[in-house]
Amino acid sequence: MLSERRLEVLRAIVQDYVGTEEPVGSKALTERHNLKVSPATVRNDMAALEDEGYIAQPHTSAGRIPTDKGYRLFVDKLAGVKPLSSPERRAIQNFLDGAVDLDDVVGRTVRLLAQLTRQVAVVQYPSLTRSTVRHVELLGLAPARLMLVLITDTGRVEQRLIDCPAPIGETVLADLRARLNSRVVGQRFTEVPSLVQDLPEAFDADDRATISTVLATLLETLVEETEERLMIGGTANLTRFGHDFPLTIRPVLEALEEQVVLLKLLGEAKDSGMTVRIGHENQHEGLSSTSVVSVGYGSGDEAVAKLGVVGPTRMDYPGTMGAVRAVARYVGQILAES
Amino acid sequence: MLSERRLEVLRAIVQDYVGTEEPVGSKALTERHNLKVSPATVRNDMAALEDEGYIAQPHTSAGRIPTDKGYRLFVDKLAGVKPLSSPERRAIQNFLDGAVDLDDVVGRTVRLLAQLTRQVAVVQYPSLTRSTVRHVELLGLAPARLMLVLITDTGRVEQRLIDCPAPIGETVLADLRARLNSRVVGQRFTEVPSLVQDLPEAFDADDRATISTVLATLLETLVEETEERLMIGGTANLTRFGHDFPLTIRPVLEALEEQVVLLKLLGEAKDSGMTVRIGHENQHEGLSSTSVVSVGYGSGDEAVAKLGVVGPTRMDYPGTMGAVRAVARYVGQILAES
DNA sequence: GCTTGGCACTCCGGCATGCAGAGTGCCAGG
DNA sequence: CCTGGCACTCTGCATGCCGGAGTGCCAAGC
Repeated sequence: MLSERRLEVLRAIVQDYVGTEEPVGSKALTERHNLKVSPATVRNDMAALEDEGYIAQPHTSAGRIPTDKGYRLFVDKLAGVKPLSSPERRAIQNFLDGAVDLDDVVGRTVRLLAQLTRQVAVVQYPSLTRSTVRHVELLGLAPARLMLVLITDTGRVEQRLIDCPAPIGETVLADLRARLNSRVVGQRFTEVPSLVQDLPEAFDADDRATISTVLATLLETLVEETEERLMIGGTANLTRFGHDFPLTIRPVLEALEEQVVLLKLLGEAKDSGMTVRIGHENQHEGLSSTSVVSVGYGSGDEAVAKLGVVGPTRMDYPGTMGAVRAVARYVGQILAES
Repeated sequence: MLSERRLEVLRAIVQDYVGTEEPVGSKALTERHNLKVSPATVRNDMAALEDEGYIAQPHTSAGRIPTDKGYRLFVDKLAGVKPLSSPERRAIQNFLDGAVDLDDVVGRTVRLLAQLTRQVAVVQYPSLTRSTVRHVELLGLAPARLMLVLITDTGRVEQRLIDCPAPIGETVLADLRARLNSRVVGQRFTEVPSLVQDLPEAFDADDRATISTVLATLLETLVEETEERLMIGGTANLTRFGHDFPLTIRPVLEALEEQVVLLKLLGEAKDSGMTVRIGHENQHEGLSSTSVVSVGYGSGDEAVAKLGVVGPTRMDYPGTMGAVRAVARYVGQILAES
């Protein structure tokens, strides 16, 4: 186990390195933090920390920089979450309050988070797996052409065109609409299939094929839209990444464009509480020099989606975590209101 | 006026520079293109071209690179549009054919365009200004709470929550729904306001306030959604931009995040035919070293939106223009089918 | 046994020098 | 008007040098 002072030294190294972006040496450390020991002592501690794998030197006779393991220890044991200032809190609230619909909420959130953390922000749309159906609408566009509209309790609307095997009458359609709604409104997506299974039986044989088609499309939409979408922003902040640009930034941009990658990333995070994945802890190769701070958010106590930021492993963890947590809370509130 | 050969020299310079990214000298020119004159002659021509402002040298005794004006001349007079190969065409068609809804079409288009051109792609959602209403739906969620759903002929769906000043009965609602649809379905957005203006008069005084609220929300949605949205992709291609990274890429990323900027950019382009804006021709400062190639696309003969790519002024114009044009055509086809 | 000051060593970064290569401009001759 | 030749300029690269910062280790001190 590391002694108290050595932990203190590690904390100091992380803080300084995050601030200056340069390897930090023993002398500078003793000057900037009032450790009450001499540089030589600190050097011994640093050697020990290096043996344990918490820090490393880029080259012999350079200062030390934290390793992923070092950051991990820092985040777990040494750093708290820095709360936002109250002006910041007010700004968040004001900014989010202006949103008019779900797209707008997500858009504003992503911009806000990017600004606050000065990093790349990722916000997942509220997931539909735990959502319930608010309304199903069927519109006859042409004799054998329908549009299915699905409205969820999170305010999301999805539509699908349906080509029917046979024309369907307006009254049958109204009937179907009514029955459908009486069965599924307020129900969770996962419940829907079993609830509508026997619906065709209530109708004339002529219409059953069409009705089956409609139901199939509905189920398909439910499944398909369970795949989550997300929005990202603040990519310009990547330019503040480091000195060795193209090599670092390229894979990150590529990863960010692959929504699948990001969804997996967020998916791996814990459902509740904040998750910090540091450097190589992220499976994806392109993100091995980035950290991801993410947290679930939701309208109630249950998290319906996640949001977070992607930044260099050398980031201000307490500040970032504070911002992420605060934003998630306010978004949750906004969603609960609407 | 420039002589035939000087134009030829300019073309050669542009082509070589685009290929090599390095200033091109007189000797290399005569070798790689079979100009039938000596380097010395080319030097004279180059001096003339430089006087006219078509090319410039980064430093004394370096080769020449084209200026914005040089690219302009190249695009206008010297370069054609390079058609895609037929495998490429088939790939486009196949890829776009798999799309399931509008979001998917736009998403696929943007990825496709980014891949084909290896640059940043921008695709505007079909504009609603020229769109017509396919259906308006009103759903009672609670006694004094409605949801308005607007479906357009381009397949877009927009929804708004409405808090009514007074509860409204289900029959009144149905009546309103029917009247509303009979008036506005098939009409252009711009026509709607005058068509619904006198609707409240047909109802009881009790309900008029609510109905006015509904209509106001509808009009608001029409106006608001006329503001176009867009999708971008391929930002990772920015890393192939040039050597002087952070300075160049940063403002571009920032510009790309500001949808307003991009919309303005596309808006400035001609409604029909391809538009190429080179370097400083783009008003936006951050884009002064980029070119934008854009073209309108639409389901019929009328363009309903634009798409294009953003890349370095040093780009393969014929190839890029070919890809942009081809993609626009296929997207138009896809939209026409659905 | 931990801490400390001292000392030799290493390595990076910046700076000046030198040199080859590529390119230009200009001139005089065909 | 084209061409070959020539002197000149500038970049890019390799080399060498030096100062600074930092380390590791050792022996002395608390």
